[in-house]
Amino acid sequence: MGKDSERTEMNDTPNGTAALVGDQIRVRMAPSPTGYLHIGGARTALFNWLFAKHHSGKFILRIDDTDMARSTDESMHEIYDALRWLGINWDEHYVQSERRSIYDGYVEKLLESGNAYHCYCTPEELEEIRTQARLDKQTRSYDGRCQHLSSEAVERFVAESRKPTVRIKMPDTPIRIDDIVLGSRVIDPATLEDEVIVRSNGMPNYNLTSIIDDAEIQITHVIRGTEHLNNTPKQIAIANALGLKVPQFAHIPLVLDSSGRKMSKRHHGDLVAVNRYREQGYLPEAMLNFVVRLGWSYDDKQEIFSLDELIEKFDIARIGKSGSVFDIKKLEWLNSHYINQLDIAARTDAVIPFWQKEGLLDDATEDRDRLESIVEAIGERLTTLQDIIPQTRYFFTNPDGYDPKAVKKWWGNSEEKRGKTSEILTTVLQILEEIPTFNLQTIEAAIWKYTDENNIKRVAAMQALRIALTGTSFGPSLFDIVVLLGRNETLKRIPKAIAHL
RNA sequence: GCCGCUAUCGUCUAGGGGUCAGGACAGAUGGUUCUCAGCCAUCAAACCGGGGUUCGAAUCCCCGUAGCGGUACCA
Repeated sequence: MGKDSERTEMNDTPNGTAALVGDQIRVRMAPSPTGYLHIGGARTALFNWLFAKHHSGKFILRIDDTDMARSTDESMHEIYDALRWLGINWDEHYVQSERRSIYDGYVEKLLESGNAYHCYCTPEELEEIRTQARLDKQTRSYDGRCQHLSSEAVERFVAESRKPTVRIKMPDTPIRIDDIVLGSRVIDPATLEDEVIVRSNGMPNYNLTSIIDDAEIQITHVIRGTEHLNNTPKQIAIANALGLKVPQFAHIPLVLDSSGRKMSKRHHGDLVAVNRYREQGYLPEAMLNFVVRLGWSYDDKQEIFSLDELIEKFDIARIGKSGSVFDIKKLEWLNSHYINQLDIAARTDAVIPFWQKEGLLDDATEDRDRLESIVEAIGERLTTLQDIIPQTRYFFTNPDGYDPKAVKKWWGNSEEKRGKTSEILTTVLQILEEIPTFNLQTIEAAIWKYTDENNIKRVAAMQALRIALTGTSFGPSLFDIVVLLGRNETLKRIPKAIAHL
């Protein structure tokens, strides 16, 4: 995707000049750049992308940045970055703030045809109208009062230098929505109010720009979260008033937290940020596989899907209607699966940045073979790449302490037991000092000869030694550790542990 | 308040007029190993409630209930 996205970032994709497309499927993802890409956004992007890929259509990225106050460039680039990391590439790219004149033209049309009108109500007045409507148990709050303003009233407002908004006049006939996921329904126009489509500062609003662009860019299917369900009739009304073609809609259920609420930046912070998972050492394959199964399934057996399989098997009709809870345990399972899928070389590559970030590895000076051996020794013990740190720290630095729980259990908490442990470690030290060839086989043979002949439980000796060497009670085969540490380092660490006893 | 959406194990889901309601994650137990992880085996765990329709309802219909979403000059 490299080249394409370079162009994209430089913004030289011609805006508003989409080529003619016939009946090719065209979908879009339209994030507003007000923060990082979040889990739900990633899933929306993926569903759109898969739908496009499955049908050999186009996936379009559109930045909905009409809220100038909240949109930032930084956020826009974070979204590009996260999408790229996931491997979701786009065929076309648009930025709404650069398309202002297009929207202005349509607003002009709406005003001329009488389908929209100026509203001079102040935010305070609107607030009042709202509370009153609520008190009266009304379905709508704004009553369309500015539609019939006398010219004197308008003059007065202008004299007060009130800047009007533009409102769309809602139709009085029912609006039908045929939703691919939710089915068909008819919306009673009495529930629709005349929405603001242009702010008093002249900037058009989401409901206007979104549906205009969908038509302009020739989007065939709008796949988005159900939080937009209530916007759909409004957008259809705008499109109808403008004579624009309406895309097909598919509203996908929300991603929920463990208590069943919508996952949002506001309430969950960076727990929903795709980047956070990247930084913690989740693989894009795992994220994709995880997120696609939230609300979608292929059959009753398959959980693991490669991207190619997903493209082949994705079927929008199989998206469920109810929200799905984000379960980190499932993500972790998938992530460890994909990590284990990596061969040792690739896994080592993946893990090196984490060692470096932790300061355990300076640069590439470290012996590559040793790094790979370490990774190999760790085996299937990584849930995230980040786990490489607690799992391997002792290979790079002296243990800076001994895990108290482990010490209590395996070194013992009585004078007598500690003495015994000390004895064992001293003997092991001696064995390792004197062993002629220092390798896995010789060490294993020598230590087991010692434990078995002296009636010492293997586990007791091994765990005592493990703690001495690593500070912890878990990890790979101890003989692997000893060999990887090397004779010198091993012989240095054992006396330290004995002294600590 | 109003408008709307949804409802199968704790979670993701399969199924969808007659099934022992299936799988996966998580959980529990046992086995294996120097520990942990893993692996193997086993276990536990669900059709929101009430009415219809029907020989038969988790499945179709209605009514509740609950949860969620929206209710901005945000998207």
